[in-house]
Amino acid sequence: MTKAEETKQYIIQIVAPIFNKHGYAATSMSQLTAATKLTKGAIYGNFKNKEELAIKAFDYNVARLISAIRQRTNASSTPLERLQAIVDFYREYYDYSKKFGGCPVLNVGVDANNQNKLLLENVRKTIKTLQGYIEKIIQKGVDRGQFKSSIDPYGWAVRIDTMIQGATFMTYTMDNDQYLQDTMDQIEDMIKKELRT
Amino acid sequence: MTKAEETKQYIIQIVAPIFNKHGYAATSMSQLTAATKLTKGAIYGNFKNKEELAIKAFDYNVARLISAIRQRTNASSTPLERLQAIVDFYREYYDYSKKFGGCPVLNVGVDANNQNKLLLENVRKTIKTLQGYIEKIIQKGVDRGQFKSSIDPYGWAVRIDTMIQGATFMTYTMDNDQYLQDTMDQIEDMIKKELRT
DNA sequence: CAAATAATATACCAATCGGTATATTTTTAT
DNA sequence: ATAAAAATATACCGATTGGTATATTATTTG
Repeated sequence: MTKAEETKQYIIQIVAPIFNKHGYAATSMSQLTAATKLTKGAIYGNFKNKEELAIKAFDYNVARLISAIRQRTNASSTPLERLQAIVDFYREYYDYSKKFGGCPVLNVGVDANNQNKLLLENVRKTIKTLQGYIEKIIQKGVDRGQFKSSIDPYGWAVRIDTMIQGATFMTYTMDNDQYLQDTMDQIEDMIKKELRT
Repeated sequence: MTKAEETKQYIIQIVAPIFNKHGYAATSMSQLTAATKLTKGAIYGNFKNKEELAIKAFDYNVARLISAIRQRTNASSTPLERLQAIVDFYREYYDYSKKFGGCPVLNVGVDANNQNKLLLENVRKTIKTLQGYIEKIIQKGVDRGQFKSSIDPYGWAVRIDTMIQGATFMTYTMDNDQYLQDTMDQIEDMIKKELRT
């Protein structure tokens, strides 16, 4: 990794939680120079403008999130255990995501709507990736006879993801982890009563 | 209503969807003077600063929302019908809330977090009001024997509200009404299978 | 070690930001 | 109708915005 590449990575890692916490418009270059202890010359030498930096920061946050989920699920072998691993992950999501400056999907999803097309497009891709990942796990569960063959894997993935987003929003807005815990209880109950064979 | 009161109301009504759409920091006074066709003198003569204006705008959006919900539920007589009226309302919520510039609870909840304490406090109050309203309907259903006496009205209200927020977020972010429709299907199913006696 | 090159810092730009003092206009009350 | 009062417009404030041209400093290459 060249020097400039190192600086780029350094900037992104510092800047990512700031953009995530405050949103695109409410984050100023001066905040970023203060946090990175670099000058505008250094930052603009590595990124063409604020927008590119915000997108790289979002992608960085998402990469960490998806990698964490993959790591957890890959530690389990059966589809049921993998789905449970996702539920377990989101039980810890409030503490975990606070380090990023919040949930990037939720924050940037709301912030970028009507504001920044490119960022919004990246959020949509991320949601599709996450839903697709859950769907595959459920599909495998159906294939292996662990989940009912009558259920719709896509619909279930959408439902679970939608509930997670709602719980994340409520937990952050009310500063109360109970919303996430209750929703995970509810999802576990759905899996037990409606999904498992 | 005095002249100044009229102007105040006029400003709020014009400004409310703009704040809701773009968020507090990303909304500038110049946008507001352009939209209202008034000068800064007029606006600052009626509101002490941008923050007060944003709060009044949020309260205006919320008042409309709650009034619409109350109107729908009050048109029904039994708790089950009232709960169904709320579900029906959120089936139309994408089209309905677009006129406001989006869902004020979701938008301001995310936007104000880490940004504006007063706005965030108002969002929290609103969420408590909405959940309390749903809880009361469910409690009445239990009292009248229309809903199972074993269920927890508070927990049910939280669950329904959390699912609604998640569906609203997904529908707006993905620009796809199906998320709201699917979640309303799911809530109706829960009511039918777990809530009703 | 020196020259070429790449990366960062400095100093600046016009534009816009939220906000205000004051002049002007409009409304209200007599 | 007129004077007092209230509301709005104008013109400005210093500070900050995102961004850039250029000077300076590090780094890489011969």
